[in-house]
Amino acid sequence: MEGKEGIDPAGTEFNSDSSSSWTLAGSDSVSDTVNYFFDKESSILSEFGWNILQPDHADEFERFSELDRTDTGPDLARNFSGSSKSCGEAGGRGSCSGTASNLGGSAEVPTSNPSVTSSSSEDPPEKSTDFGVKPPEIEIPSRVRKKGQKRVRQARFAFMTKSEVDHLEDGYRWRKYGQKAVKNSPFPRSYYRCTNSKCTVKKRVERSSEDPTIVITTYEGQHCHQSVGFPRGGFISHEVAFARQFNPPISQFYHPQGIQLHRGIPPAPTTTRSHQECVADEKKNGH
DNA sequence: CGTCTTTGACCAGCGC
DNA sequence: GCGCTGGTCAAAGACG
Repeated sequence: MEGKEGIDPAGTEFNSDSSSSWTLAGSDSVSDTVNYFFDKESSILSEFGWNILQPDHADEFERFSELDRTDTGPDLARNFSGSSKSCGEAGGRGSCSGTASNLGGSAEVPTSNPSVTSSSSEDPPEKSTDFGVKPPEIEIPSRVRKKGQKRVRQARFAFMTKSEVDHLEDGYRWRKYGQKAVKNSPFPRSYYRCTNSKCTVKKRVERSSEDPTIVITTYEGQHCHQSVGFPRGGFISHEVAFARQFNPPISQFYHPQGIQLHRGIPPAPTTTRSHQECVADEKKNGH
């Protein structure tokens, strides 16, 4: 880790030059659009992913990458890419070479990732030509979603936490909307959605099949509202503190080109709903 | 009564 | 096309 830092929403430095030693732990077995990084010091497993982009939107991605290069990200990305040797150790989730290269800070379009290519190279029957133009919108329910429209996956990150409790308090209110048995795991995976109707953030909670004492919490999306606080003593674990760095009420954006943090309005197309919109609603509703 | 959990059904994506 | 798997929906029930 070299001395590159980002800024957390509270304005304090998130210094990657700290004792944290991140290693690439694998990638998402389903989409391969997500990479996992494990910080031995904090026991935090971070999962960084990106939305599946349509090929004809590569120029948009380039634009974002250009923005990113002006920020603090690329150097941070290099730090991550240097650890790719550990790929597959924790879970062996598959093709890490391609995804690791994506983390190398280059402006390479993510379609270089084989699986991403496969899922995005097909010409969608109704290609979303509004990408980058139409305001982000609430995710279309699968039953309403027109055929050919793909699910938009938002940036995600995950924590591995040693805990007897499955659902860890993180300052937000969640509504459970599903539970599924997971292949190769005796433990089910629970699906939660933020109870704020304007907020599209979701999280998955599951226990590690390898170490049942470890709870893996995966967040997807960004909250656009304040948390409800910590009524029970106000304790905030370092996992939660970390979560807030990456998933704060205030707009912030990053993508796998380099785990970059952005202040201000995020590049809208990669979110299902703009923060401006969401925050505006919050104000209207008096929150 | 409002909120939340449970759970079976349904759908999309993917590999064969 | 079919089967598998992950993700989501929505009705029903539990709970405070």
